[in-house]
Amino acid sequence: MDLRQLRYFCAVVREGHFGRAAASLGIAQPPLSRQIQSLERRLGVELLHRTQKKFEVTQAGLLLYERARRLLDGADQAVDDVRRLGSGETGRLTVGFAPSNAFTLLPPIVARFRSAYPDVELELRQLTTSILVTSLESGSLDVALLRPPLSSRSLQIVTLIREPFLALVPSTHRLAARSDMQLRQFAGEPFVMYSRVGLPLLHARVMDMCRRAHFSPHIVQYAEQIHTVAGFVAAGIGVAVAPSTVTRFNMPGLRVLQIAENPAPLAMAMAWRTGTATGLVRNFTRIAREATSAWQAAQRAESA
Amino acid sequence: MDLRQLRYFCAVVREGHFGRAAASLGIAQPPLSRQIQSLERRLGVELLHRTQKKFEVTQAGLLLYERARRLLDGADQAVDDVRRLGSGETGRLTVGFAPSNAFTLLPPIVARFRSAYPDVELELRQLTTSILVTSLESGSLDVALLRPPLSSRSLQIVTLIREPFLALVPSTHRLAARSDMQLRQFAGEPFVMYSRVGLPLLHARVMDMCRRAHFSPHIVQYAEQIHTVAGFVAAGIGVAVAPSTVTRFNMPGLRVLQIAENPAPLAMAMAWRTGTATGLVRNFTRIAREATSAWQAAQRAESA
DNA sequence: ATTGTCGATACCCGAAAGGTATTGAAGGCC
DNA sequence: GGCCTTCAATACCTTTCGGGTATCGACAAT
Repeated sequence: MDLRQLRYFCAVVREGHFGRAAASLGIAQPPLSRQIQSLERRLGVELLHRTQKKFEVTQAGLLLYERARRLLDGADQAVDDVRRLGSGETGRLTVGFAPSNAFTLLPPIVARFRSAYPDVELELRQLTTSILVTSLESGSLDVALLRPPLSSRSLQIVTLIREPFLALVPSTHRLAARSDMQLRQFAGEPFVMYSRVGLPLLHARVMDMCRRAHFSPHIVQYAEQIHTVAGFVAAGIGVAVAPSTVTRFNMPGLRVLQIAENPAPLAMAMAWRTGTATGLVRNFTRIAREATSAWQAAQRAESA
Repeated sequence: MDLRQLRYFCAVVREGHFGRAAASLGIAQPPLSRQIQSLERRLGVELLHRTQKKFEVTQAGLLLYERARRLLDGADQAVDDVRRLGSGETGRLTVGFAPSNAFTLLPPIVARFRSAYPDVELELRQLTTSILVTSLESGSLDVALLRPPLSSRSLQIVTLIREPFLALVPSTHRLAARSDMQLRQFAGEPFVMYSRVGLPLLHARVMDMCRRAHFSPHIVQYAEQIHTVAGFVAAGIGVAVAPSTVTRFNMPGLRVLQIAENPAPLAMAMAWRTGTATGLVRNFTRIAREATSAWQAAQRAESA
């Protein structure tokens, strides 16, 4: 069976006239006549009963017309659906994210993606970074938001955002009037530190910074969340180091200083399996980049 | 959309291997590769993700595979159904018949047709000859069993059976010992005649025969059915003229004689609209001819 | 390192689809 | 009733496209 011939035949039946049908198909009349004849020969059935100059559709022709229309519609529908699935306008996308994103980058990204691709089923899973990586590699996740560094040859990584680390002191602190400081000036100071289990990456990064500055922080308080750390500092319990997100909190009693050593910023990245050229992932990563830019712009506008 | 490409694509997915798929399709591998590429280009979607030497079917490819299989099955089914309808193996056939057939030719024809074409919906309508003709012409009947003559340019007529007319006399009649007679010997004889309203054609035919033999029959009795006429003659009520079917009755007291004038036999014919080349009608007329021959053979065997 | 396997590419050929010009037949118009 | 129009079919040509053979390039197994 050839769909072209079915399309031609349907046009002839619909128009009731070879000339008009040919015009509507954008071809000349003779080839149309020939295609219909060929179709009849192949089926071995008279579809149009030619009765001097005019023709009438036979019973078999009518049956074929019905079936052909359904087939053509089905084919169009199939093409459309496959195109949409291929281009990532539809389908199912499983996104993993580290807990640190749950209240920051994830919401704007998801919101933007949902409005851009309402027909995509988006499944979100909050997981730890190590599980995110293995899930990506095994294919149970399509894309993930996590903190670098991560070493996997099979994954593609794009950094979305880099937050410089800042020093936090109470406004009553001796450094409160300055705009920057050296990290080693925190040696011996009462230090508010991130929980090793709740925020392992921040804990490790800050501990590492202190080590590089040749001191071990005098920890007086642990906290489970970044804004809790900021709160403790504002309350005068001690000093701390935090990613620049803290400037959003605008807490009274809190002073924020640049760190002269300029430690490597805290990055947030997006990862997916290399070779996953599926439109869904392509679209998601694009949207994520857009949403991140927009979110950063909004942040800047807010703090200004 | 091109069904050929869908068929090729399904083969590749099914076999999981271009070479084997090509073999199963009866083509070489290179054109198959090209057709798949062309399909992907047309859809703008990666259906098979080529990963060094091997490939895996993408989500879009899987969706297309499902849809394509349904489309191909649908197309095959449509072709089959149209072929069957066109060849008259299926469909609906409306057959009209004159009352005189109801108990003679019609049953064997219908029985034979039903067993040969069990999927054809057969609609039977008993009508008068004039209504049969107009119904055929208007298209509300596909084919009819009726008595000639009938004059219609648009109808095709085939005579199925010709029954010679015979003379009937009681076994006590002066002619009973003879094997033939001249119709005018019935002049003045008490005559059993067919009802003008119940059997108009037989009435007309016999009256005409008498007129041609230059006498007007002395009618003493009318009858509504052929076998009633035979019964009346057997009972000694009078003489009669009847089609040769009467020999089937084998009535005691009834003698059957050839008519020397050899009047035109009583024919039964089959008619359909010229140009109705539909397989249904073709098949029905063929079956009708076959059934008639078989029926006649059976008749001869019975009377012998 | 070598060979075999698999899909892709290059190039050629024949079939088939589309176009133009024309025919033949039927229907409409005066 | 003759003439013109209309419509599908036919004849013939051109171009496109599907299929075939030979070969490549890359990976895998030995």
